[in-house]
Amino acid sequence: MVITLKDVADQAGVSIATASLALNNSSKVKAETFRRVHQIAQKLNYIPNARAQALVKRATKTIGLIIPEMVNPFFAELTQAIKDTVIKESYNIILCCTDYKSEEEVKYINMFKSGQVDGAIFSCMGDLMQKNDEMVLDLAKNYIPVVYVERDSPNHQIIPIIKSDLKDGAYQATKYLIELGHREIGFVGQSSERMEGYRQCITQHQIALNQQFIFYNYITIEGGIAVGKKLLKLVQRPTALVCLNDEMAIGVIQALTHGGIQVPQDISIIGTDNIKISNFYNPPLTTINVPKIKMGKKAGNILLKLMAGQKLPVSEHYLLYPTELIIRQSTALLSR
Amino acid sequence: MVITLKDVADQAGVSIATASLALNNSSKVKAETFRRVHQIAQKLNYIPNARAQALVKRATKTIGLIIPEMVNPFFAELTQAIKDTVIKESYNIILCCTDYKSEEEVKYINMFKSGQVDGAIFSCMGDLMQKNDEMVLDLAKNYIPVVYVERDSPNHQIIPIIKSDLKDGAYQATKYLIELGHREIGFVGQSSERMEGYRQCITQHQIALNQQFIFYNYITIEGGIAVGKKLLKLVQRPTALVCLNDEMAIGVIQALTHGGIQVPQDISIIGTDNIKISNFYNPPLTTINVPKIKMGKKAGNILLKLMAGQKLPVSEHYLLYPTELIIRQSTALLSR
DNA sequence: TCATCCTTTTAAAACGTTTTAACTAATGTG
DNA sequence: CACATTAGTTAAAACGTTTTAAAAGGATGA
Repeated sequence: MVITLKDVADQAGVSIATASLALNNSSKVKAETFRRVHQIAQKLNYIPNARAQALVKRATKTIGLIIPEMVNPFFAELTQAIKDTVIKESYNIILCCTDYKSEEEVKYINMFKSGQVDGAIFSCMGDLMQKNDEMVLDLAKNYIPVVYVERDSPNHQIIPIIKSDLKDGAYQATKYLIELGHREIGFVGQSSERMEGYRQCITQHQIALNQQFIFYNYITIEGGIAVGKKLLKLVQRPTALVCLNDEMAIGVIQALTHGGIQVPQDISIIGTDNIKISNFYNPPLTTINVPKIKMGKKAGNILLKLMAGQKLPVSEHYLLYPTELIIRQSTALLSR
Repeated sequence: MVITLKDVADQAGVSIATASLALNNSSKVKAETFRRVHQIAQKLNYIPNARAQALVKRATKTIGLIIPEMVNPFFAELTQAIKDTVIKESYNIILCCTDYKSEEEVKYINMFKSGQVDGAIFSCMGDLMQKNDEMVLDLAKNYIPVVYVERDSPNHQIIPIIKSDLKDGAYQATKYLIELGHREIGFVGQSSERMEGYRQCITQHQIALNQQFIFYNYITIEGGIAVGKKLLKLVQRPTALVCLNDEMAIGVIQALTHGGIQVPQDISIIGTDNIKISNFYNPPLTTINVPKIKMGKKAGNILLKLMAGQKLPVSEHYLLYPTELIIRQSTALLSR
């Protein structure tokens, strides 16, 4: 039913070797033969078997992309950018969502080792997750090229890393809130690099770190809502919040608004990531932009290079992308 | 460097046939041999080569998923549901985003024909796109099982189809607006099944179809904003709108709010899809729920069945999932 | 006419598995 | 003891390509 190279060769009256050579545009075959083989292949609608090609070429023309979940605009946008880049070299993407579970990641690493993909991009996993760094390092050393995006690598020589300056982002956000007159500034998220930027900023501005104003939760809308509800019960509330991501910010705003507290009139809120919806939310979210598209493209391009067997210039082993404060309407001057 | 079956066989002192048999848990090998082979395999950290397995087994344990884009919560949620289903049988997903371009889809169809995937799920493509139905039919007839989701199939026997009742959804939405007292009801989107539900409902309720109140645009937030801006300029505005999806609804609301028109006080708006954010938007969106998760799971399960060589019961050739009106706060009684 | 050198073609090996059929050794049976 | 049966192992084929090395054919020149 499915046409194979043998069929083409038979009909063209040549050996499969010649047929293969012709179809791969070898200069060795006679013009006349070349023409005939191509014509027959076209007529029969011959499509080379990718599985056989993969075996002999030791490459599948696919890459693996590890992200925690798809239903998160940050990863969706990153994925899109990576896909747009690698498709130029005809690479396809195998989607590997871990649901924030280390064990899932391990399964995917083993799948990668089996030779299903020619390279892999690992994105961040949430800060509370157990890291599989040694396993990934083994993967990168002995199997396929690997690139990290927004995730720390134990060895930049082997696993290049593309990061955004989240610490500085949180610093900028906090600084802006301080400039707006806020002193009671909280942080919403998980323990992370971002929190460190927040911490540095307030201490530098002689504001004491108040553990009461630090709220841990899932980095989702639901997590934000949970934090918002907790805030409603508080006697003394912070006047401003820096959130780990835009989803949490939206959740917090939703819960607060529902409880009769206005944003930004009563409380200023800053998100992180600048996901698409944040610009169209009510109120439009002040947030920290992370150059997802740029980073995704860079990660894709670096992986393409590595898969092509090229060495990476030292300057590209660790790339830190600047983040940027985007001022919209979820923040306002402190009114007292 | 990479351990192969031959290495395991050599070290265990058996032939590769025996090694293979043992590792595939054949009952034919002696218990002692079985143990020895497994032990060596473990010690050497042997992982079977997926490319070789794919060739001989004529299967790659991957499926293709065709969607227009990732950066659209509807498809992200659908993707997640499909992935969660097929992963149970150890299938991975190759992500195929067409960017609403027919030519891209054609490329992916050819990739599928090359044997890179064992099955495929095709989702909708936007109503304005040229359809490749004949090509997909050929794919399904001669190559691999195919399932359609939210997309019309020319032959349900060969390509089963999972759909939601979008026409009824739009009907319900329009009916609800009429019940709220609205008579000047507009439709925002592309020409589609949904518009047909809207049309039927208003004519059934003796309301004349006003072409002025039908707004075509891209099915994105930006498309919605464009429509919103157009609405602002109108002398006589509709008092309610049914939107093709939630993104458009959000765009419309954003533009109108910006222009000083309140939702739902001045105008009622209903979306479609019930994407996650719609519940957390300000105002929370009244919308038509489409059971994405259920549909994705069903599509995954049907494809698994087909790939396992099972026949599909006739009752599952065409599945229409009911849609449901979710009343939130973007709609209100007509105030006159 | 024969050696030499291209050009073109092809047989065969390789990729790393699974699977079939054949083989060997051991066991059971009349 | 001869024969059939069973258990366990393995050689070899198969999957469908690409690639290498060898072969074949043709032209050139001495």
